[in-house]
Amino acid sequence: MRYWLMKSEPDEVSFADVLAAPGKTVAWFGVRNYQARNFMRDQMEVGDGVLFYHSSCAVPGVAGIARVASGAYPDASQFDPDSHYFDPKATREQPRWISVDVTAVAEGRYLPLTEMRGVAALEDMVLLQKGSRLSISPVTKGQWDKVLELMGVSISAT
DNA sequence: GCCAACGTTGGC
DNA sequence: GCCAACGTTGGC
Repeated sequence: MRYWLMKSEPDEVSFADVLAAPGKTVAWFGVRNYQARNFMRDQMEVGDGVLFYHSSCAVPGVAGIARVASGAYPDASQFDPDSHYFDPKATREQPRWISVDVTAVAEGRYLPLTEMRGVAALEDMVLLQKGSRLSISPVTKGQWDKVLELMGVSISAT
């Protein structure tokens, strides 16, 4: 069981969209960075915790708590010439990019990036490091617990 | 819209 | 395999 922070542009997929989706589950598609892909491919497991982060928006921050709901499978958008995420070098025989499904667990209080920067227990988060742009990054148990505390979320063990 | 930081590409 | 040029990310 691991913990992750995953960045999404809310104009594209917001946490509210996940809450509104059937089964509160959506495909996480469009990752086009090898390091982020490798986290999904090599380390993510069903049930892992996800901090659903909103980036490139007016108030960046953690918008909700989610959970990994599937193993990795080929990201369909890489094969679609009309998609922004089309990759001409990807083939169905040898896909380059993968998706996982994530499902919403709890919304909680929106936790802005600016607030996170002031929390000592979070200062080592990959997200907060200078120049960090990884769209998927590992989160420690301590960081996870702190973020959930700040958001006022408690998740009962299942 | 700016720009720092980072990742990728491609010529050599 | 180096590294300059280019493209992207993402906060501000």
